[in-house]
Amino acid sequence: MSGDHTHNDSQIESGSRVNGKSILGPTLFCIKVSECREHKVQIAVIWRRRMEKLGDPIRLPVAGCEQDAHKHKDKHKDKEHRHKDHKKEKERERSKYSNSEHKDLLEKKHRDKEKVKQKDGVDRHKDKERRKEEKMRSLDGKPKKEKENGFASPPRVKSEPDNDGFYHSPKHEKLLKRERDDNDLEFTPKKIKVENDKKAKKRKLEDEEDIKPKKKRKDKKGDVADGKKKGKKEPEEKWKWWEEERYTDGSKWRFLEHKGPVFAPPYEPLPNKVKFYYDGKHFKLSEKAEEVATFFAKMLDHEYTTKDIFRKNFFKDWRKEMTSEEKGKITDLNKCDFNELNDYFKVQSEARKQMSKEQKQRLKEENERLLQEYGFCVMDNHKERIANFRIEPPGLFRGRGDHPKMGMLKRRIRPEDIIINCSKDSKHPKPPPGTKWKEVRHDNKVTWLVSWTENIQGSIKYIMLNPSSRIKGEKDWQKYETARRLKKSVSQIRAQYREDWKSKEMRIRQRSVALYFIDKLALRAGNEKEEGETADTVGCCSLRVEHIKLYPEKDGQEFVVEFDFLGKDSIRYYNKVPVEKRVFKNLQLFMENKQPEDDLFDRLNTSILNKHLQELMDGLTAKVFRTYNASITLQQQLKELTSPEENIPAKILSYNRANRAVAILCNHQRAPPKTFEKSMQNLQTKIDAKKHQLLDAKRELKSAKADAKVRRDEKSKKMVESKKKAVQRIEEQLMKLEVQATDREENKQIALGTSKLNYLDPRISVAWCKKWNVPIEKIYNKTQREKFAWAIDMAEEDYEF
DNA sequence: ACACCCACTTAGTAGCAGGGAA
DNA sequence: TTCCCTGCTACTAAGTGGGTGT
Repeated sequence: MSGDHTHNDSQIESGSRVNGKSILGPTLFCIKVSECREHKVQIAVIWRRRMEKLGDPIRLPVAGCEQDAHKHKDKHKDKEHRHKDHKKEKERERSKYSNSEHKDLLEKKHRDKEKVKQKDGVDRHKDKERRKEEKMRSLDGKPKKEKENGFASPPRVKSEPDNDGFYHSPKHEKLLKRERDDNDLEFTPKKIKVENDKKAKKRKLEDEEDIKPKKKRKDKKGDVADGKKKGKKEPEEKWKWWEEERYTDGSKWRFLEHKGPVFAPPYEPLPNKVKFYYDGKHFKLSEKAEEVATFFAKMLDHEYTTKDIFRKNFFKDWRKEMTSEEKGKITDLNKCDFNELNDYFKVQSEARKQMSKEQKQRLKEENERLLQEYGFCVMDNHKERIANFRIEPPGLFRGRGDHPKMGMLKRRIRPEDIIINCSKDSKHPKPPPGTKWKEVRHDNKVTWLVSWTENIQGSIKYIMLNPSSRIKGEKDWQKYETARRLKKSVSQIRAQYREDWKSKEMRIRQRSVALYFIDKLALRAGNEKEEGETADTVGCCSLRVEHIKLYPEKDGQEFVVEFDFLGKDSIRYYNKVPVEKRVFKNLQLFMENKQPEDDLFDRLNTSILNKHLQELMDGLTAKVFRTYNASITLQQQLKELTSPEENIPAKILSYNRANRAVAILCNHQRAPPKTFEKSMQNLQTKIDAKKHQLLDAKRELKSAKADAKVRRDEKSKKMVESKKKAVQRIEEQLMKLEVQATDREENKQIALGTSKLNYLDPRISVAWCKKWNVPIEKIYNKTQREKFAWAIDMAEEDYEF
C-alpha cells in the first residue's frame, strides 16, 4: 500500500520558547530509530528500548541530534505580492522531534457524494415540532436508533444531577424536548432535520458495534417523570445525551436561558499611602491612569516588562488614558517608578494567603454562589455548566512569542459591548442597573451565550458551554467519528498523494507534498496570518523556504529534510526527517529561485488543500489527520506497550508512555516546571539516600550471614532472613524512585494534557482500562471524566478506533 | 481568488487548593 | 502544624475552517 514510508528518524531535544519564558536547556534526550516503516512501530521501539533501561534516564545520545542552540531567523519580506517587512530574530530552545508514518489497513470506503454535513446538507426531514413534542411527552422512552455517530433516540425527558429547578421554565419544557423517534422524522417537515435515512442506516451498520450505547434503557423510566427534578435523589444519574438524537438542521438548540456574564470587579483606587513616582517625585495619578499603571506594576517581576515592544505598547496605551496634564508630564516610561505599587500588590497577595480559615471559607462560598447563579444555563431542558462565565478583566495583553501587540491595553468590557444570545421565550439576562446590552439576539445556529469584540485584534470573544455539555460533547464525538472514517480511507488517500507527487501540475505536486507532511508529521494546516498583527508563526501550508533545509545525505540517511520553524504559540518545531526521494526532489523544485522568505508552497493554501480533502472524503480537513494519527498511535502504542503480567502502576506507566508518544508526535511542549530542577534534585537526594541505605543493608546482611555461619543458631538465621528482606524492600523502593525520576525526566518538556484532551479518542483509553482492569480514575481526573462521560459510558473493552 | 468575518477548537500557563512529608 | 509539591482549573491566546461578498 501506499503508506509505506520507509524510515524515520525522530528526536527530542530541549529548546526554548521564543518569548524567553522557558528555559534554555541542554539536550534532554534524543531518540533515533531508523528503518521503521511506520511511526507507530518506531515509537514502540523507542519505548521498548526505554523500558529495558528503566531507571536509566532516557537520554539516548544519538548521532545527529542537534545540541547547538538554534538560532531561528525569520525574515519576512516580500512574499509573492504582498510584502512584509519584518525581520525577526528568534532564539528558542525548545525543541522537537518526531515523526510519524502510518499505514493502515485499507478498506476502501467510499462515502456517498453527499455531504455529511448534516448541518446544512440534507434537509429533508423536518419535523413538526409541536406534534412531536406532544407525542414525546406522552410516550415513554423507546428504543432509539443510531444516528451518524451513534446518536440514538432518547429518553425524552432528562434528569440531571442537581437542580432544584434552577432556571426551570416549565412552560417551555414541552417545547424543548428533542425528538427521539425517527419515525417522526418523515412526517415532520419543520425544524429538526435528520440525516437522510440511507446514510443513517448505512452508518449504523458500519458503526454499530462500536458506538451503540450500551445501557440505554436504564434510566429511561425515571427520566420520564420530569428530568429536572430528579437530580437530587440520584446525583449519579447523569443525562446521557449521547443516547439521544442530534439536530441535523444546523440548529444548536431550541431553548436557551442564562443569566448573562459576570463582569470584572470595578477598579479600586490605591490607598493614598501607595505612591507612584515619576522622575523620583511623587505623582498622584488620575484614577484611569492609575488603573492602567497598576496593570504594569503587577507585572514588574515578569520578563514581559523588560521587553521593548511591551514597554512601548504599554506606554502608548497608557498615555491614552492619561489626563492632558499627566500626558504633559509623564513622557518617559523609564522615569516611572512603580515599585511601591508592586510592593503593595505583593503584600496584598501575601495577606490573601494568610487569611484565616473562616475568611477563606467565606470567599469560597461567595465564589460558589456566583458559580451557582451564573455558571449554568438551561439549554433544551437541561442545566448545563458554562465554561467561562466571567468577562475577561482589563489588563495588558500578553501575546505569546514575539507578538507585536504585547503590552497593549486590553480595555474593560462594559455591558454596552456585550451581545447576549438566548431564546426569545427565555427570561433574558438583565444588564447591570443603569446599563444596556449592546444587543440581544436569538440565534440558535450558534452555541454561544454571550459575545463581545476584543480591542487588541478586533476578534470576537465568546462565552460558551463547558466541555461536559451536550453541545460540546456531540461535536467531540463527531470529530472522532470523522477520524475513524479517515482510518478507512487513509490508505487510498496516501496512494493518491503519492501518485500526485509525479503530477505535471505544480499546484498538485505542492498539494501532495504538503499533505504528506501533514499526514506523516502531524503538522497543522497553516492558515495565512495577517502580518504585523501576530507573532510570526507558520504551519504546513505557510512554511517558507527558510524553514526547511535539504540534505541529500545526512547522518547516514538519504534525503533528509530538516524542519525548523515556530508553530502555534511560537512553539518551535524542529525535526529531521528522511523523506522519499520524490518528495525530496519536489522540495528542491519548489525552492528553486526563491528567497528564504518566500513561501515554500506558493501555489497552495489551506482552503485549496481542504477543498481537495473534502473531495477525498466527506468532512475531511487537514486537522483530521492530526486527530487520526494521534488516536491510531495511542491505540497502537497501547497494544505494543501493555504487558498482561504487569501490575497496575506499570500499566499506567505504559499508558503514559503511549500518551507521550502522541504528545511528541503532535509537538506538545511545555516549559519545564519552575520547580523542576529542584524537585529533581530532591528526588535524586532521596535516591542517593536510598542507595546508601541499600549499601548499609547489604553490609549488615553480609555480617549477619557471617555471624550465622559461625553461630549456626536459629536466632542468627532469622536475623539473616530479616536482613535479606530489608535489602529486598529497599531495592524495590529504590527502583520505584528511579522509575519516578525517569518518568518525570521524560515528561520535563512534554505536555500530555493537550493530546489527552483534544486528540485521543477517549474510547480507546476507556477500552484499555476495561481490558486491563485499570480504574478509569487513574487515567482521567474528574473533569476529564465529565468531559468524556459519553465515551466512558459507551466504550467496551473491545472498542477499536 | 481573494479578503474578511465568524464560530469554534486547540494550546500553554499562572495561580491556587489540597494532600502528603517533615 | 507548617511546608512543599503537584495536579487541577481557570483563563485566554492562537489556531482551524466555513461562509460571504466582491
